[in-house]
Amino acid sequence: MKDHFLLYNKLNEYFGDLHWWPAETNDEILIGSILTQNTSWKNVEKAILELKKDNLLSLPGIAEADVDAISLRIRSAGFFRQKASRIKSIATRIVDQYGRIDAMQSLTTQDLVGFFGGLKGIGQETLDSILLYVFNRPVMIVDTYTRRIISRINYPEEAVDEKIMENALSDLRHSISVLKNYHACLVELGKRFCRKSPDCTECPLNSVCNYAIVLSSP
DNA sequence: AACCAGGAGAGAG
DNA sequence: CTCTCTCATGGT
Repeated sequence: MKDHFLLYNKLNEYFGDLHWWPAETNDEILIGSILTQNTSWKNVEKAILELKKDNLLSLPGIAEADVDAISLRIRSAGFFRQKASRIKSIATRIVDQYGRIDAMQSLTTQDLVGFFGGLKGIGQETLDSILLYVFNRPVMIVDTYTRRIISRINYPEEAVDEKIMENALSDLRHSISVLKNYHACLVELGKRFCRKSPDCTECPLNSVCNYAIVLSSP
């Protein structure tokens, strides 16, 4: 099966490399992964700029900061009280146990899952984002767009999270860079073409998407 | 003024 | 254990 490989090629041909998750440090990616939950990225960017002003874009900085100081800076990202306390407790544990996040790069993926998976504020998708974008582990991130798109393509039997992950990993040969951009492309495609009143004629997947086929037939 | 955003967690079955 | 229901806010 090479379904995801073919799908990725179509997307990559259309979008190119989206250079997702632009960040200067891994601390920033980790913090961003919490901020972006249920929030558009442009509002996350504002929050990140605010954090930068107070030197709060580092885990040690966050760990020492007051929760209110953090929440004050991340208001634009919504759910700021909840996110501020979660970011702080996560940062505190990392700093206390490892000093800095890059000291965790030598851990096995399984150990990383054990550590981050147990923290409040880190569910399946955020965990996978951290594994892929911070620790460069081969992971297929399955989000709402991914489910929606895959289920509309010609292999609906695959539209179960675990199968999508498995098949994508094998089709894409566990390539980190491809997995990163594949997820980015799926989100972009989802935002542009799989919402209300979609214009499927412009969609790069219109030839393989059942939804587009149904819409275009009289 | 609904509706969405690059979900998580608790509760039900 | 999986499926469902609820929650938490700013921006458009």
